[in-house]
Amino acid sequence: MLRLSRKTLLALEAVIDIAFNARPEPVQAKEITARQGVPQRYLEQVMQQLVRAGILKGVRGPRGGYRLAKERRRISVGDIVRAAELAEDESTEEVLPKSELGARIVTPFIQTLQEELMARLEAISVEDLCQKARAAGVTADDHTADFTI
Amino acid sequence: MLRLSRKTLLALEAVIDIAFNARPEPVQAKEITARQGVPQRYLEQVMQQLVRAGILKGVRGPRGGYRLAKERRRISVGDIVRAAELAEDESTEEVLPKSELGARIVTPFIQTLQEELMARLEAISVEDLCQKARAAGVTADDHTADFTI
DNA sequence: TAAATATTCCGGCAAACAACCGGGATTTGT
DNA sequence: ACAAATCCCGGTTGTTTGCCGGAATATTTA
Repeated sequence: MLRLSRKTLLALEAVIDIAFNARPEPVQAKEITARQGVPQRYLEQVMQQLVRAGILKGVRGPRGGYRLAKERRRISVGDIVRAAELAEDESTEEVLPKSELGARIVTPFIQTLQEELMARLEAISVEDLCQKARAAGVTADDHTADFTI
Repeated sequence: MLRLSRKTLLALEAVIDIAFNARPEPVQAKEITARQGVPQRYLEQVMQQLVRAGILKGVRGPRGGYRLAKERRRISVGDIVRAAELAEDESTEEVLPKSELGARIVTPFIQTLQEELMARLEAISVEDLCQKARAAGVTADDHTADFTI
């Protein structure tokens, strides 16, 4: 019932990737596709949505790429999920049930659940996830390591 | 992000409808489609899944219909949701990310969320929702009332 | 016993959606 | 000027969702 689309997954991985592998220079979409193993043409669309949502900041031209638009701790998982699913369910006309039971009981119930979930997502920041990654011993993928034996 | 399919919504409404408008005789699919305003051919499929999941019990023949297979308090919302979404995501191979960040951080995180949500759904019974309906002043749709002026 | 009435089982189909690709336009560093 | 990156926009493909119809089965009733 908690179905995150591939796009949302991508958005999450991308932002965390950028946050975790942050350097002075911005991170390019190419690097992310290499690390995450996803079609880059699709990734770009997701990145675009994240930029428009004010989560990432795109840097054009050679040596360009993406960096976080604000501090890690100020970006919540909820922000990312909302940004990723914005294009999907816009113009999604809610099929509201006509029955009294549906309209006054199950719909509000679902609504409440949704709000609880969202609150849960807002409470977790990218910084939290990065710390968890560091604690789990995930290594930052410094691409200069590619030139060592 | 919490996307309940129309089928799941239908399943919820149907079970609560049956529980709330329970009489000695079973409730027919026809009545539910009338109250909920949904295509009955589609409703039947959902009912079928609920029967196979052991939530409803189908009674064939004239004067047939559906009734709950167990007590209201022993049927949780989680049971219903799981039954409705069973056919959907069977054979849905999880697209697991190849990156370390994806596999060790975001996937477990999502998993945890899912489990929390499910636990939340398991904790709420059909009886709870019926009580809420009664408290909200929802009237049981006794169809014998159709013959009064 | 026959007919009527309900669920049950089966296959299929069309619209909607998710995932993805391609052609450029735009910005920017060298 | 050129190359490298993001940005923008539209189209395509495959899967899923919602829904329909025919027929089989069980059960009540006349």
